[in-house]
Amino acid sequence: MDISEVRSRIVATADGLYNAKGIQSVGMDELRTAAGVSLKKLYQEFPSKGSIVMAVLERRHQSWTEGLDATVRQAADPRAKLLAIFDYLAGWFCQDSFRGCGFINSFAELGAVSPEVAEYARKHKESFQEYVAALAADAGAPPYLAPQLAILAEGAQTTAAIAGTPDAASQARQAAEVLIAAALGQAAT
Amino acid sequence: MDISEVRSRIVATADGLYNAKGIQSVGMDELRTAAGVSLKKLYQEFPSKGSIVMAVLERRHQSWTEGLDATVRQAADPRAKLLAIFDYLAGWFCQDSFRGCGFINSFAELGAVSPEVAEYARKHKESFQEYVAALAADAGAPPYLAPQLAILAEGAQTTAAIAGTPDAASQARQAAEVLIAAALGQAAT
DNA sequence: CCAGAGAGAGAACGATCGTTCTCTACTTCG
DNA sequence: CGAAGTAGAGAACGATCGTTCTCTCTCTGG
Repeated sequence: MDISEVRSRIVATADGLYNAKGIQSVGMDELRTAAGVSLKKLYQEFPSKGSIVMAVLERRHQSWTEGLDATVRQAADPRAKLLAIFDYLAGWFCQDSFRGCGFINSFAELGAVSPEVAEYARKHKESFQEYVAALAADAGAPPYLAPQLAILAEGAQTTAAIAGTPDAASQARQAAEVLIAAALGQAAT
Repeated sequence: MDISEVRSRIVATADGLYNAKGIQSVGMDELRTAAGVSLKKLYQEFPSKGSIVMAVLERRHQSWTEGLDATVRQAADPRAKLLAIFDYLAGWFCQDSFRGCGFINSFAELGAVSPEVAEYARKHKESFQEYVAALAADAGAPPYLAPQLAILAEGAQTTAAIAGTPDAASQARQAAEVLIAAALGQAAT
């Protein structure tokens, strides 16, 4: 068995459990059982629970970035790429496992007590802002559009999570269409 | 000392502590000390920590509803009332104690493990949606506008909390202006 | 003045959690 | 075959948390 195979299985299992029940509600023993790993090997791979949490955040960041970009790349023109963000959200919201943005949840749970988690959440959201900004720039939009679309995406995530319905994705998408049209129209003027 | 005076002091103290450090990070002993109440009296007023959490959520809902409505009422016309939502957010984001929406945070922390908290968060957000819908209806806007503005408000809250800056309030306000203008323009057509 | 009820302070208790230690069994190499 | 190192399973440990209990002091009513 590969040395990093057990490591990634631990992180994947922790990701699922933390997402489903919250980080603080999942003990090391539950994680150990679910991952099928001995407690000794668990602490051999990770020095503490906090390091597992950080590894889970890294995994989530990578998963989000890759999944989003895969959907965006399928869109033809720059305007469609901006809207594809909300198509990606729509697909995510419909999954049974969806329980809101993992970074917002981690920040809410541990941000006040763990500077590492707060900082990672901040950087994740910052990277999303930059990603949207690059797409908006490709579309020839003025710089104020990207933060507006990012706020729509964030709001859709929390609304869908708490309401328990995926409606927010299409609502945010329609709002994005209006904002994009207005920004591009004004830029053309 | 009034019987409900100690009760409201406990809830107010718990609100501040839970907001600053997260619910699970604040023990009953810390709350007892901060509120200046004996442990016996604490459990005399509330049967459990969970009931204190629910009382804090009620307090937050009332505070949010009253504060928002006070700002909205000062606005002259229906369109200004819709935009006043984001002025209220701007004032909130600038407070040192701001750490994101307390309902989103509670939901992230306990929603998966406490159906009561999840349900209360859902109802709070639902009531906000209805509040915005009433304002939008007064402005003569089509029904799709209110969810769009609500999503903007939610997104501004999480963005401001995680980024640590109040910029999202004005960005969301400008987006709201565009969405309102588009919705009212289309309704007039 | 005294008996008794009530309140405050904190010790105590059971449960849980993160982390470490111990014991056993298996594998592997000479 | 035998010895040694390793891995697994779970007991153990210290800390913390929610909750309850106990002890002491005070205040009140007669």
